[in-house]
Amino acid sequence: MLIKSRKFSDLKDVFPRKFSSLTTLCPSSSPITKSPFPPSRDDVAAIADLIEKQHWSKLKLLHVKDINNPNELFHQLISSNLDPELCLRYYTWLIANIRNTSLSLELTFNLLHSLANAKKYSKIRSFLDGFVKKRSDHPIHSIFHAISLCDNLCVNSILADMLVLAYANNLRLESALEAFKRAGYYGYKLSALSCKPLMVALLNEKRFADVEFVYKEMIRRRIQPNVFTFNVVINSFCKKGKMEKAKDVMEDMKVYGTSPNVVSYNTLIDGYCKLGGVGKMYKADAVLKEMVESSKVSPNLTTFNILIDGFWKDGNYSGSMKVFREMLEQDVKPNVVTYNSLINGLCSGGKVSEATCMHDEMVSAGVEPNLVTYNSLINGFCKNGMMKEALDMFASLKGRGIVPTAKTYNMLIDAYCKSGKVEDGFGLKEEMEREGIVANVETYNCLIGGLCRNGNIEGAKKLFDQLSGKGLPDLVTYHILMDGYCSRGESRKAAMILKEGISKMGLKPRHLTYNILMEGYCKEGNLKGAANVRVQMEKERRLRMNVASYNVLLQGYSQKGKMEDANRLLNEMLEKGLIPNRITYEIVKAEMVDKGFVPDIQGHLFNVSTKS
DNA sequence: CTAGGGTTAG
Repeated sequence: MLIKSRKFSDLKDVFPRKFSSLTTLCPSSSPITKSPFPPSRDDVAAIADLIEKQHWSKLKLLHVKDINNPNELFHQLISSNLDPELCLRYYTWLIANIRNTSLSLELTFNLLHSLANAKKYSKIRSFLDGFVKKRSDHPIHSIFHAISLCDNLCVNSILADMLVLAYANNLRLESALEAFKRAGYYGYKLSALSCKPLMVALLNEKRFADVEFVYKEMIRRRIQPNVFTFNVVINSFCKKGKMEKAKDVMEDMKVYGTSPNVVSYNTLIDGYCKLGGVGKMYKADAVLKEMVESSKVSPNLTTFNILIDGFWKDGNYSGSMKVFREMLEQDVKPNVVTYNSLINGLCSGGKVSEATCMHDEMVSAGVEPNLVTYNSLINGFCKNGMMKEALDMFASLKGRGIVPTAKTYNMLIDAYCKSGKVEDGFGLKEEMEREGIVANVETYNCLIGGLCRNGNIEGAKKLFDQLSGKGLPDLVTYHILMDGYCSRGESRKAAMILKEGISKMGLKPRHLTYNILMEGYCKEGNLKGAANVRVQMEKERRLRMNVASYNVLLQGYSQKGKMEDANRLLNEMLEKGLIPNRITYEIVKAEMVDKGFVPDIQGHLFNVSTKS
């Protein structure tokens, strides 16, 4: 089918010269002469023949010597009922082999229209994929204009749909969204096939509002969503913590003739598990009940894994075990994720030996431990002062051919440093580098912290200076080093280092940064110094005093017996509406209440939470 | 389309 293109309406003006005879196409039989255009029907056929037989060298010669406007020739080829696949092959060859060839958007989409008419959809898909990868300089509106030059709405919709898909697959989200919008303006109907990858890509970038926009547009434009698209939208709302909206989508599904499946329910249950606050597991449980009883959807391995992880993270390990037993009863086989969650729960609860048992249990159940398993166990051992066990686990990980990561090493290095064995920490760092694993800023932070704790601030500073050369130190590095100086009574030095970091590294200090300094000055009894830090923090960085900052100053003033100042600070903090925490109360109680400076006002003033 | 882990400062 021929596609009308305005640009080529008057070909006579474009091709002033006459094309030569067929013989020019065959360099072996006669020498090539500069040939005029346009090509005759026979010439086009001859070129088509060359393309079909893949006589690329002859074509190349022709292009170099005779053809000075590939756009025009290409237009002729497309218009000559030549098989669109051959045109595509020629197009691809042309772009790759003839220097400075750029075929116009109009021609490009002319070709795609022919391909679409021939229903060569997979060819279009891969073409567009390459198109958005390489030729990224075309504005979307031009592309849509090129699409619109054909008046077959159905074909245009297919092209627009595949374009959106190509952008989404290549994570060019702005372009994908713009194409999605323009398709709407042009009245092209997209499909769930391209909307789903678009929403998935948006969700991966946490662009929840955009996911919602696409979803609403789909409904408005009457693009029929399927279970998968609905599930992505549900997931998006869940990840944003908007559980009510997620449930609304579950209802939408029913309106559109689909029902929630096990993935929909799992997503919703996981949403509740990851929600903060009390009673979330109760809600997760309620969804489970609804799923099983009302919707007759059976929980699967993922359902159980979500719940097991949810319960221990809610501080309810026995809840996890209950779910675990339940899944065994229902003959759902636990996998490595199941065991890793259980092991993690045990490790974080300090029950390291039980975690080891669970590891043995998983092995005897025929489930292979993976890096996650080992890292959890190693971390558990490290945090509980069981260095030997941690190293044993590390050895068996390597023995099984699992490649540790920098984080695996960092846990061990940190454990060494925290137990005063900084040298061993450095030894491990060398080992990791020998194995080709790059020591990262966290590695150095552990080591610098270890040196500071060992009183080797000079060594720490030296290592820090090496990092500065590489632009590696981050805010945490500064905190560690500053803390090191402060605890030696050298808060001024710490302040100097911070100042340098701000000006040379573009460091962005936070409350903690200044709190470290204020605490340092307070401990030196230099309340003026501490007050200056506060001024600096509020003026230069526009950070307002938070509860932690007040706690530092309260401690400093009250310990120096400056009770009036301490009292003033306390009132100031309360007037600002800041809610004192447990640490505040402990300071006030020990320094002010017990010494008779203020009455014990815990009852009505302090909202003392059990967490710090 | 849904599930798991790990490092530094606090």
